[in-house]
Order: sequence, then structure tokens, then C-alpha cells
Amino acid sequence: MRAFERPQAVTIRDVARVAQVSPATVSRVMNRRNSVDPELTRRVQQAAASLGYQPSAIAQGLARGRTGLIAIMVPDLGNPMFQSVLRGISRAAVVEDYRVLVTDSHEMPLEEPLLARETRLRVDGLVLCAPRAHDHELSELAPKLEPFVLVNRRIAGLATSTVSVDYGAGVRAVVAHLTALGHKHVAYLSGPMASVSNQERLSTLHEAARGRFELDVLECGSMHEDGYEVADRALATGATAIIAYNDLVAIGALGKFQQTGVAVPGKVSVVGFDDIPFARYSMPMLTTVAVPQEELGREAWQRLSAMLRHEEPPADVCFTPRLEVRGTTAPLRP
Amino acid sequence: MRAFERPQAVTIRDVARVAQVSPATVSRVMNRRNSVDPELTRRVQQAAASLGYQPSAIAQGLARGRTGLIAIMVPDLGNPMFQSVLRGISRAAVVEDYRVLVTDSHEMPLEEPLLARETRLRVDGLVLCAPRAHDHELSELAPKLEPFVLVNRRIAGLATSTVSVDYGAGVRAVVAHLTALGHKHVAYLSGPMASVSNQERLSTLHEAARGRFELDVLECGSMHEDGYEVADRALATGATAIIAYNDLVAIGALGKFQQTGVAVPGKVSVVGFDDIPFARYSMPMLTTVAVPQEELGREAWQRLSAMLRHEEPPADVCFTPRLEVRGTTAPLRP
DNA sequence: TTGTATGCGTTATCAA
DNA sequence: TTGATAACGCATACAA
Repeated sequence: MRAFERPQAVTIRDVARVAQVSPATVSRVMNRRNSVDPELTRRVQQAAASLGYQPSAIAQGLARGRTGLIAIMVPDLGNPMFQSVLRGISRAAVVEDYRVLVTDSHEMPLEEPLLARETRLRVDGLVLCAPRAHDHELSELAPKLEPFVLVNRRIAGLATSTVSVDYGAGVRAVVAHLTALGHKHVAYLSGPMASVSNQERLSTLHEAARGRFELDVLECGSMHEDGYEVADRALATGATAIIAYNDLVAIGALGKFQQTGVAVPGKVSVVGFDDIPFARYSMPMLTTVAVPQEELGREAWQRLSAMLRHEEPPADVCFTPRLEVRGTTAPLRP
Repeated sequence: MRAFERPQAVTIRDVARVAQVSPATVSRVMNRRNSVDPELTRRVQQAAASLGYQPSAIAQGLARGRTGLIAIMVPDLGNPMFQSVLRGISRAAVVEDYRVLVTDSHEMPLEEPLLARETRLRVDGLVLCAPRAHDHELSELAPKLEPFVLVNRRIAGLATSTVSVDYGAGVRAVVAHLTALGHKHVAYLSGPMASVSNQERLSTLHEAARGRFELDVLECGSMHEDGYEVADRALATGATAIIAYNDLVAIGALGKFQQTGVAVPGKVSVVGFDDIPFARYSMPMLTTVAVPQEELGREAWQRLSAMLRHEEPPADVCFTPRLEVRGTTAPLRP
């Protein structure tokens, strides 16, 4: 039989024939085994060059039992936060000659397990970035996904490498900041319910707000438009400060306030999360909880890379975010 | 021998043994060949389920001569424009069961050919998004990259599918707009010199400006910071309107003007390219040349998909961008 | 309809 | 050091 796609133009056998050696020797030369006679080495290299030979990655994959590929699954490729993580991973992995496959789960918690498992089949390892699936589903699936690294998510009883952010600390910093500014009524624009980091922000917020200020929570989302649409209602609660699920939402709200002539931070303060590049370019510049996004990606790769080498990965890391006080927060003015 | 990674837990042979059939029959069942006895089909499915069998994608790839993977190469994963194209491709491809591998060429024209070729080895087809490499290098390389689709780039004498944007028309629309507003002196913040679309914008601009207004060109870049840094010098030329290479640069310049108290559009008008999501959320809202970014990705996939099926791809498409007049442009006020 | 045998392109074992 | 040869896991002619 033959593959129905055109078979690879030139194979290791062609090179072997031209160089008058065995395929095994060609393989050795291509893989820089230094146990080949210089003369043969030269012949092989010349033959390979003249034929334009390139080893088949698929065949190598099958023979070696590895693909040289890893995958990252993100909830939404449209979110700058995840783009940055992807960028960090991609740039770190390429140095070690790994390529990155990217899967967008479209914020669909129920489809994630299937998607993850299917993706895993085509690569050597996985990075699950802020997975939305349920704990127990991920736990069950874990053995079939290994090796994998979790970003922005921890799962009780699961001993896999994790790279995360202490959003609780971030929330407390925000609360302290707003309290110091005199705010007594705060609205939280809540992100996707499936987002564990949203849950963390929310619960810490409830806790930290107690006795300090009134807290209203509004269902929102994770994109500009979500913030834009919910902004008015947030203001209508009487809140004088708004904490957004992320920078996108915050900037969306800012847009609406600008349009309707609501002064920021004069009438209402706004805080975001992530510190995406655009946060410095909103007007006023967005006060936000800065998360080292690309570094999250790099750290994730460090761990996955170690696992791929069958080494012990570095210890879990949890970044403490830094509150970037910029222009969208100000003292309460009655 | 054995693969040095743990061999796949369960193979087609294990299923065959449990189901008491031949591996060939298992293969037929897994691939929905409808020539298998219902009883055997049942036995195979049950065996596969109980063993948790998943066919090895690598082995399938080798046997079928295809990987089920495509790749997209972009100059910079940090650019929202390319992110959107990636998103469009990824979402279109997954529907047809293709996964997407992403390669970031770091805006390095010289490394692109190697990167492209190496990437091509691991996938069935390629999308080159705004490649920065030289025409002749791409032409030479073309046979080894096929099938591939070009986005935002056309190469003389190269008969490969192309999805592009008529930036010339976009530039003329901008020029007409600014001229109508009375501007007599315009500065262009030039993008990466290796960017062909930058060259197109530049040459059309020179042409269109002739006899209408004075044109200053400033070397800039493609990111926020580039626009931020060059903004002052652009103003110092005496220009009353600034055309930026893209929205990122425009927004960067806007940020600087905001900081230094330069009124936009009162003192200077600003125009961008692309219409990234953030363009609606700058203040004022950015006047920009809107490019259908995700659609570029979808159209690219349409063509690549056809080529992968050995069908004739749809004709080349060239989008005419639409000028979105928003808040950063205004009549010249002396 | 089912099973046997072969090939996909490489790597790796083992004997020479 | 080199070359047969056997995997790797699957899909598919071909024979039964």
C-alpha cells in the first residue's frame, strides 16, 4: 500500500542509497552520533544536502515515542491574559526545540475534558491554563493527561505541578487601597462562574469587605462588552468604586462611563486585574492588580520541560500580585 | 526495541485480543467502516471502552500520511491583529478536526525561512501570516512549504492562495478624510521595515499625499511603546494629523499625548489601522481603518482546507477595509 | 465480512 | 564502526 497523500519525496533510504551506506548510518549521522567514520559522514551529508532530505517528524515521533510538541489549552484565545501566557510558553519552549499547539475551549467547561484528552493524544505534554472544568472531572482525567501543568488553578489532592497567582492577596490589597480612599460601597463585576480565579476573588472580597464597606456583586463576563454593558447597573447600586473581574471588563466599563459622562475617578473609582499592556493606555490609566503573565507561561514551561525529561519539576510557584495604583482610583468625594 | 517513553498503555492489539478479533477489525470499527458485523462491532466497542483505548495519533499519522495538524506562523504573538487571525483559523480548523500549531517568528525576517520549513515538517499545511521574509527566499522555499496560504502578503510569480487586504484603499480613505478636515501636514509612524503591508501603506501614502499635504515619515515600530516614544517627535514636525502603522502604535501615541496634555483631536488628529477591539475603548475612540481580522483567518483556513482535500481552493480574496471615523480625528483648527 | 501481511519512515538492538 | 533487522501503532490491499 501507500499513503494516500503523496509519500514523502525523499526518505532516509534514498539518502542511504545515494551515499552507499545503510539507512542506520544515515540515521546516525542525522542524529549526530559521533561513531561514524568521517568519510561516511561526509558522503551522507552530501547526499542528504543534494537530495534536500529532511527527516519525517511523524516517523521520528513514532519511533522515538515523542512528538516534540506540547499543547496549551486556554478558555479564550481572545483574552490578552491568555495570549501572554501562550506567548511566554511558546517562546520558552521553542528554545528547547518544542513546538506549541494551541487549543481554545471557548469558555465551555463541559467540553474541556474531551478537548484536553483529545489534544493530549497529539503531543507530549499539556499546559492547562485556567481550566474551567470541574475539579472531579479534572481529577479523574488527570492520569490520562500526564504530564501536564496547571496554570491559575489548583486542585485538591492532585499532585501535579502548578503555577498560580495569589488573587486573594491581590483582592486584599485592592480592598485596603479602596478603604484607605474612604470608599464605603463597592461593586464587583463578576467574571465567568466557571473561572476558579473569579471564585477566589469573589470569596476573598466577601470576607475582606465585611465591616468595611457594602458589597454588590453583578454578573458580568470576561470581555470588554460585558463590562460596557453592566457599567450602568453597577453605578446604579450606589457604589463609588468598582472592582472588575479583569482589565478587559474594567476598560469596557471605563468606555461606558466616558460615553455617559461619568467622571472616573471623580465620581467612581475603577480597578482591574491582570495589568494587560492596554491597562497603561486607558484614560485615565487603569489601577490594576498586576500579574506576571508571560512569566506564568515561562514557569509553566520550566515544569513541563522537567517532566518531559523525567526529572523532578521545580516546586510549585505562586506569584503574589502587585497592586498598580494609577489613575482610575481616587479618594471618595461626597 | 521499545520507545524510551513509556509505550502507549493500550494499543489496537490489546483491544483486538480482548474482543477476540483481529487488529484490522478493530481499526475498521474505530474508523466507522460500515462493513463490520454488528456483533463484532459491539464487542470491539465494549473492549475499547473498558480498556480506555485511544488510537495513537502519531501512528495514525504515519500510516495515513497526515497529521491532522496545521501551523500558523506570525511575526509576533503579542500583536492583537495576529492573535485575531490565529483565533479565526483555530476556530475554523477545529470544526474540521484539525489542530493548530503556532509559531512566533519574533519579527526576525532572516529566521523565518528556516522556522517555516522546520514547522512544515510537523504539520500538513501552513498559514504564513504577514511573513517578513524576502520575496525571493519565500519563492525558493515555496515548493517545500506546500500546501500553504499567505495572509497579508502577495508574492509576484507565486501561484499560491492568498488572503489579503487592500491597504492602499485604506490609506486613500484616510487621506481623503484628513484632507476633507483641512489638514495640510501629516506624519506617518512607520512600522517594521520588513512588513510588506507597511511598505504598501507608505508608498500609497506618498502618492496620495502629493499636492495635498506635507508628509513626514518617522521610523517607529509595531507596539504601544513605539508609538508612545515617537509621539513627541511626530508632533514636533508640525504635523496636525498622525497616521500610525497600526492601532497599537496609535494608542501608544494617544497615551503620550494624554500625559503631556496634548489635546486629541483638538491639537492633533490620530488614525490607526486594524480596528483591534481596544480601538473602541481608547479615549477618544480611535479613528481607524477596520480590517476583518478573524475573517482573514477563516478565509485562510477555507483555502488551506481545500488544498488539504486536494480540491481547488477558492479564489484569492482581498478585503477592502472600511474607515471607521470615530473620535480621534477632527477638522483642523488654527 | 474477516484475517493476514505489508508498509508508513524512523530509531535502536544486536551481531558482525 | 557498520549493517541487517525488529520494533513503533496503525491502516489497508489482498486473500480467504
